[in-house]
Amino acid sequence: MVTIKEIAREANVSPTTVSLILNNKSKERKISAQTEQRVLQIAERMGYLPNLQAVSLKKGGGQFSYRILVFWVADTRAQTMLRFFRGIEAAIEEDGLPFEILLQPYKPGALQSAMKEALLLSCHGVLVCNAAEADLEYLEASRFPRPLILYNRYSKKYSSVVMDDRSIGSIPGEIFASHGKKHPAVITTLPTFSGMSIRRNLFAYTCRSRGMEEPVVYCCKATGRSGYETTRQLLEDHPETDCILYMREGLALGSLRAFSEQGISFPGKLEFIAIADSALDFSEVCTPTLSVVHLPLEAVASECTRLMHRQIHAAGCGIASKVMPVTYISRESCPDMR
Amino acid sequence: MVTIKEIAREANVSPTTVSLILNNKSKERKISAQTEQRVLQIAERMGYLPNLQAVSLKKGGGQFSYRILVFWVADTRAQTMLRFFRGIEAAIEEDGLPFEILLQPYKPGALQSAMKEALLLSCHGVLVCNAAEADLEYLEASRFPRPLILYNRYSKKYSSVVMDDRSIGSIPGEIFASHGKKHPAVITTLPTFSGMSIRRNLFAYTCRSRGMEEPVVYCCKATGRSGYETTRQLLEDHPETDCILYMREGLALGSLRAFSEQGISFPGKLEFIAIADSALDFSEVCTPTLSVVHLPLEAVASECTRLMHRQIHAAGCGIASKVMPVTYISRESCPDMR
DNA sequence: CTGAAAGCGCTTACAG
DNA sequence: CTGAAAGCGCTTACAG
Repeated sequence: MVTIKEIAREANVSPTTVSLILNNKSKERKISAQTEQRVLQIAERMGYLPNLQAVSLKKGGGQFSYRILVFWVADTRAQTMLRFFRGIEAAIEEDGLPFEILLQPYKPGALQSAMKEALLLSCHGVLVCNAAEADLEYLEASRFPRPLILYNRYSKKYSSVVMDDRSIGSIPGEIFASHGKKHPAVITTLPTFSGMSIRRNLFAYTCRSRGMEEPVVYCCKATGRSGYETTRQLLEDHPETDCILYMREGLALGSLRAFSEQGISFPGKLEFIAIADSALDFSEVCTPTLSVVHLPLEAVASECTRLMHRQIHAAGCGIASKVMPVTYISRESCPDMR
Repeated sequence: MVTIKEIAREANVSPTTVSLILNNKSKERKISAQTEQRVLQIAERMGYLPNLQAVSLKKGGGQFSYRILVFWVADTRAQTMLRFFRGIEAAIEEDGLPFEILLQPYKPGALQSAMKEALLLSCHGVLVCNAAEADLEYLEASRFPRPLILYNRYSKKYSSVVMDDRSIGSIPGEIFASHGKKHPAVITTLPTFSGMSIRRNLFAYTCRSRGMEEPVVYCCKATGRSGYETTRQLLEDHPETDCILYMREGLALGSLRAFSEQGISFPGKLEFIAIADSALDFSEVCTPTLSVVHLPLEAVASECTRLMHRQIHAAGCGIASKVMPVTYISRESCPDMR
């Protein structure tokens, strides 16, 4: 990093002069236009960037708040993150927490390259979201200079808030079973973390133990179009299918075209349930409206925020994990039977 | 702000000792357990927070990259922001820019309270998104220590990248007119910035000048459900309506239930077009698929990022504004006529 | 028109 | 077991 001192040496002026010029104070301090030009050019040529830490330290103004850095993935899960942010903001507002939230996107599996020491040191606490298995391994093997909380991931080393993945999988299984269904199917994306596998396994386990067939599993991309195409394929390959679990809400919304094309209406022989992981509200107005396992994303985020507040104050307070319960909402795609 | 020095004085030890203890180095430096406890308690009681600038400055490690702070609003427009982030990341990747992107949410109209001096000084450049009118007034009246670029807002004072709002409004008008439509309607949310009004005005202007009636305007909330309910109301109040412009994609998606309830099918007498402002991809698979004015959100973001790169290097390079063109995509809700 | 010097709050090599 | 001192890179009051 080139500093103001080096520029000063190069330009044969004092650091004071360089600082003045770089801060647009040339005229009020009557620096000669000639000097100004020379310094500006040298600074540009040398690729000068102000050292933000030094600037802030000097200018001070003091800090007022806890700066929390949130690492998240900016892929299709961003939908999910929207509700997460709402939860954070709700907690900040309700508890009047002096928090400043900064988001740092990263690529799945590349958390390590995003968690630079200098970046971590520039915040009071770190919240890690959407960690892939590789990211978790990295975290377990590392030590960080700031408190770190995991969002929706299990860990022996860090505090975390998770959702009840087992219930997310078993609830739809129980419902389909109680409706006398026999031929279940699952439409999912590739699992991005172990919780998704847990959900799927518990759905399969519940189906089996309730006397249904082993679920047929179709894997697709995280787009509405793929949900549509995959559903078509499923209906063609397995016309006996009488209940479907969509592991992501977007897939279920995409599937609707497939049902209407096939003349399948609801209520009817076929039922389906989606895991409501998005910030969309179409589930309530699409045709049919979607029965969903509602994920408590906002509540999880609020809990993370409060946990963070405690950890920042008492570094050694040990790790704490919390499991948030999920709820089921019945709508047209899988109506309640009474 | 309480400093390490104050804690030291209070505890009757040196700042060195306090620093050591606070950084978990008590054992390796053999600080007595007693001293450690005392200092820890005092620190907690006094509410000590490390000064991040000072820590980073000392620990150094140097900076490697430009830190860009993006101010955005975390309301329903977050959908739109997702595509914006993709554009930023694309530009960073393509040009190999050494950028670090941090997001700072703010409330509409409250940009001022989010743009704290200390926060601004902790980045190299600022990108402001979703500014409301009040926010723009604040910006025009202020001076900032870092280069600032406006996303999709007009300004005499700052560089900006905008979309062609006039075309966004006129294109649907021209298309409906060329299809011989006479009774236009608009379904919109409350305008959050002047560009939305421009779009609506140009739609109305185009309708009028092409011999259609003045558009009926319905205002609703930014939810799918509200899009549905408002569309129902529109169809009931104005059964003569033969073309609709949805100012937001989510409203059009919500409306679909209203059409199917009324037995309205596509192609047919009624046509509609939506302004594609979201990161959703259901428009391609819903029934009917949506004809849209496609907003170049990613391209705008990429352009902002490149502009930022230039401004950081040459502070005095003057303001530059760029207008990005939009495209129209015809689908089932308003099929092409040939 | 320009510069020497102090100091922001912290960490750490060094000395005892 | 603990402390005095240097220094990270910058800004700014003060002096000339």
